[in-house]
Amino acid sequence: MPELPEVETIVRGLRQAVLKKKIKKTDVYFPGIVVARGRSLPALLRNDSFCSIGRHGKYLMFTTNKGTRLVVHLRMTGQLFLTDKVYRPDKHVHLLLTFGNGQRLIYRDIRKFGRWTVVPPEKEFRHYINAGTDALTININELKTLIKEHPARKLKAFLLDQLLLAGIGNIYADEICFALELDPETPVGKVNGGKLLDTIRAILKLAIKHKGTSVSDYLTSRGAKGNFQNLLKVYKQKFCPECGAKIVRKKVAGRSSHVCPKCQKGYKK
DNA sequence: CTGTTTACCTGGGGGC
DNA sequence: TGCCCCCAGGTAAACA
Repeated sequence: MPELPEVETIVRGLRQAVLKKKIKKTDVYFPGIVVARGRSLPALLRNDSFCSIGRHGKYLMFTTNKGTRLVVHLRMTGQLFLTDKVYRPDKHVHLLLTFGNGQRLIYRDIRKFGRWTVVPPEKEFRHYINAGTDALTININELKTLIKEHPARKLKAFLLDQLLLAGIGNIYADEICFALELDPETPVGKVNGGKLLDTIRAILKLAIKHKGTSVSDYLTSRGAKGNFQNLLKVYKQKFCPECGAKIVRKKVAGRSSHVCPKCQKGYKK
């Protein structure tokens, strides 16, 4: 499940490899993932090149030299990786860009939830992205304001709400709650804002350093697995690495959540 | 405001 | 081997 650290890892890899490279061909195998308001994505990209690749929350943002702009979201099972070898697309490959240097960018998505959306040039990217402030760039005043506006929200629901704070998904929400030593159902109004910000930053940065978490489908832009799954403390873990207690699974904010009943204050079934 | 449910999809795993 | 059912969890929309 690509969350902020996974998308950031992909963006960094793609920037190095495909910026300024001529796009020779775009093959769309499953048109359902492309939203282009009647325009043809292959025609828009043909002989153009990307001049910038960015990220906001879990969204990728591509801009070409001629001004075409794309917002890409990988949702649950989207993979975005490069290859310069002969590549035989399987049934889950929905889009393939071929660059002038022979490199290919492959979009593969088992569940077809992801989207490539062509957005108009009039407004800033943010206008077309349904998300609040990026979790890596939010400052303490902004975070404290959000907490003040939603004090009754459960900590985990707060972290997962993309309209408040963009980029955190189920894996990192559980890891952040564990690092804070708080049950995910703790009202966020009772959480220290400074501590919360430090913890969010520390976990996301550490995960980026380890190129993200591969628990199911996520791959880096080079098609490799990330490494942060080896450093997870509660998500899909059996025993607490701090105290050895059995990790409990419960539903919070509609998601399966992993909690150490001993280390996380306020734990309730 | 808060919360829950459903839909979108496919594959993997458990039970039998 | 195979069938049925549930589960995985990002987002939008419908609803209480």
